[in-house]
Amino acid sequence: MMRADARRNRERIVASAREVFAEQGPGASLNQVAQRAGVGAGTLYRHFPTSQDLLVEIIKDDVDALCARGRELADHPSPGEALRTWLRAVAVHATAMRGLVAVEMAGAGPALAACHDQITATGAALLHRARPPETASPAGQAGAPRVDDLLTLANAIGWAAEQSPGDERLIDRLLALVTIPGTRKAPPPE
Amino acid sequence: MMRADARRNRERIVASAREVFAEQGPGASLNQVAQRAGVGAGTLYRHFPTSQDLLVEIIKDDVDALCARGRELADHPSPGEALRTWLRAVAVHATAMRGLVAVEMAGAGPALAACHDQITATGAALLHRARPPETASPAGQAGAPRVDDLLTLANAIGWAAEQSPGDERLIDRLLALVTIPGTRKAPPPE
DNA sequence: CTAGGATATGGAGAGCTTCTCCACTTAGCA
DNA sequence: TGCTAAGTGGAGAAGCTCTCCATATCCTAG
Repeated sequence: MMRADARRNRERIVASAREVFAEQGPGASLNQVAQRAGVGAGTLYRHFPTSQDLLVEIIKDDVDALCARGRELADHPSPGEALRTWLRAVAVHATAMRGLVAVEMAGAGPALAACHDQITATGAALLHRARPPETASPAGQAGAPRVDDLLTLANAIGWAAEQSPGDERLIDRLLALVTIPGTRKAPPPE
Repeated sequence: MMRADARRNRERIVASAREVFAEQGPGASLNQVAQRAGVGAGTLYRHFPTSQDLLVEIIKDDVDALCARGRELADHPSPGEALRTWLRAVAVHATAMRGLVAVEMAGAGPALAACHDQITATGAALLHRARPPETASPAGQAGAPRVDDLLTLANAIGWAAEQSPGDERLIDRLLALVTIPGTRKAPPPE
């Protein structure tokens, strides 16, 4: 069991980290996070030995939200559109999290494995509905894409959007270039 | 005119930078670059005030190579395939350059503008051949994509590949998901 | 061939950063 | 109310980026 004050500090750190990253982007210093949280550097590192651990904590809620959104979309009348909408949400999330996606994607740490699995499962469900695996492929039709590839692409697009802030429609334009074999093509943005 | 010794040092720095970045990735310290080049930190910063300037120097050759490849492909019997092949080359280049693409893409510095223009022009030529702008769009057919978007997507894919070293075919799989309106779909990788 | 001025150098140092360590404080049980 | 295990904070080591300028080096004009 964690001591009450320790838990309090942990939460303060996460809150500060969220703020600082949002303000200053991924390059923000952990020093500052600690300072804003009103704790010493040692305390920060005690709670989050790797900066990745801190990132995971921050991302977790978003991942949950993303998966919830995925569940909602499971009832959408057009499965193809549902999948596409969800991928867009993934890309947007990636953009909002700024540089953090890099870590998220690499899946480097075991801490992230859970997040990764959760998202993959959600994506798999949507893809399955949009394009049942048993669909007989018409000649020349590409096979079903891997869920991971779709997610990777969505993240990559989010990353790109992050690099060009100010171009609001970039995500939509890039996503429009993506075709998910077996589903209808995306409508041109607007 | 630059003094002979200055030129020599400049070249040593670029050579070292190439090595160090290749070995240690984009996070490598400029200190190390200077040290390996056998020059002081001051000399490094004198030649390359911004670390971006150094990056540009490193990337320049690759950009030239990429454009040369583009010119070769201009004669390719299948314009669509030519464009696709070239985009792949762009993505591979992005991967090889590791984190450097981020900078390259953002186009943040004026120094990079030249590179950016050069690549864009090459891409535009290939796209133009693959999909003449005056083509009457069949109903529901999306309009021609922006060259920038294609390049951005190629870079994003390169970035993704960079995050998952070891997955050799990732670039091909992701690229296969990209459809360039007006050209034939990519063949499934292998 | 040399002297002088313009040019280029390197490394000390300022001010960051990340991360470690441990003497000290404090929560919470008995 | 103690006592003790758990938790803390900030000094400090090591490394980074970037600046500054006394010093060394080039190269040209005489």
